[in-house]
Amino acid sequence: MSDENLASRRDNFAEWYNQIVLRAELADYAPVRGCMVVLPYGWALWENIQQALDRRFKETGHVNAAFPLFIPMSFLEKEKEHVEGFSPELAIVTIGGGEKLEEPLVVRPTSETIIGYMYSKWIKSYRDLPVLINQWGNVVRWEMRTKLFLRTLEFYWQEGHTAHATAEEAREETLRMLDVYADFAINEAAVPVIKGIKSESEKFAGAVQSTTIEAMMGDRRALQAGTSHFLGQNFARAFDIQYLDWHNQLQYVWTTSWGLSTRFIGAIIMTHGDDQGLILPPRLAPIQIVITPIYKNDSEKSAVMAVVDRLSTELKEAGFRVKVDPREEVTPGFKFNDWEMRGVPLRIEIGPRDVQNETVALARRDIPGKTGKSFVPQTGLANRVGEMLKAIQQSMLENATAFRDKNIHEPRDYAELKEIVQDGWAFAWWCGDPACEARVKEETKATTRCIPLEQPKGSGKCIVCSEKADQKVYFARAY
RNA sequence: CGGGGCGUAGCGCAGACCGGUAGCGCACCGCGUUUGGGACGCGGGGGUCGGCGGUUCAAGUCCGCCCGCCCCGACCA
Repeated sequence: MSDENLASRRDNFAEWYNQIVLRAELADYAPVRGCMVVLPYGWALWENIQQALDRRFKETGHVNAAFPLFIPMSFLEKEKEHVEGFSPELAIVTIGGGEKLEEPLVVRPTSETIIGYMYSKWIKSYRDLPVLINQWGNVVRWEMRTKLFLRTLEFYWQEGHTAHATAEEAREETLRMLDVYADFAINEAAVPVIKGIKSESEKFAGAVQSTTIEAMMGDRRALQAGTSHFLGQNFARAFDIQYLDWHNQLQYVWTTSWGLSTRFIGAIIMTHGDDQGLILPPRLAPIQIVITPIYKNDSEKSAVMAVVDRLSTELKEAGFRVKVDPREEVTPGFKFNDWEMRGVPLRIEIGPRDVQNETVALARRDIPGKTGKSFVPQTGLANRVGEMLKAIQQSMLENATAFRDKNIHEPRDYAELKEIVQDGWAFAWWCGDPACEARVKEETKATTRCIPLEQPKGSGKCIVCSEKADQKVYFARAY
């Protein structure tokens, strides 16, 4: 079964994606090029993502704060690689209140600099460390080519910024937060990500080492779904963040930063959606269960609605996010399609037959058509739907993982790598030479996605130059 | 910034080649019949045709300039 009006996922993935975002009412185009409005349904999804992450941040000892949107231009210039990386995409304010500003203000593209400045004021002693602050906010990057959620001029995200006394501690923090992201992606969003290290050419501007969670989208392209950076002392030196250690020696701190954005909504759409529309993982879905009453006259209506009200109350009290769709101006069939487009994981249909039999119809979004439909007793419904939502969540992760693994191949030679990355990921030995990486990019548009943390034993020959290689890496075309 | 496409009602489009005072589908409003997989009938409301200028008795249509958006490439979470 598929939506006759929706572009096909297989034939035109890009168009399919755009239509889902608009029709499921996640977002809409704004009047400014490259900007979007996040609609209530999309924002509700983001709020659930925020909660799932924020809980994990708090559990790992972090606190939230808010730093300014405007950053003095000179701050950006203090870290060489950072300014080189970001200057092409800065939005800069030169006039305020009708007056030309003494110093232009940058609309933050990320906040390492202004936070570094503040940390230098706050951190004086080893007793002040570590500083573990996160902020939820928005940033602006003037991208050439934009796409709803994946790359917009303004986007919403969280950015964590931490300062530590030792390199080891900062490196641990970097990996701790990468684990938090991976745990969130896998267990909340059912997006099976791969944790790894970015190559030199792909790392964050100003980082010593960038780590990433990489996900495979439904068109087999890769998406960087979250990053965690070890910044070494680069920003500490640029902003003079120094403390006195326990030997009364002045030391620079070691910092990290890590971020995950509304882009992740794009990852969810492109991982799970089908030709019928969006499919949301139960743990993040703004509406987990939609109840569709079915009746054809007033007497049926009152009988049906009595059951609908009773069961929806029962389910809400059991902690589920439930919506009843009482619209009378559209038919049940229309509603089925409508909620399937919006990706609601579970639908409950209640009609005269169910009133009679004391049953309800359950329809799983992840299993389309009649196969996913079952009639179950009204008694014990909360337990049953709870189990079913868990099963849906698990099945979504299994399907996405199977799809990913099916589309990762190990090329025997360079020619095979070239073929594989046209429509999948290649997992291959790489000597680490940027020239080999650049050649692959030049000839195939595929980049190194990450050097996975989990490495096979032993060593091999670089897939490009045949020199000795001691690490395997994923090559793929990316968003 | 290069290549392509498009701008006409809220959305999707026709009308343009061949100039004559704007139409279709969906959505919306009203009434009635419908309702277990995208209902139907009848009646209705809604448009400075992206903007500016030019040609003409007359411009959605022809000419010029500008603006915007989407898609494809180089850059990126």
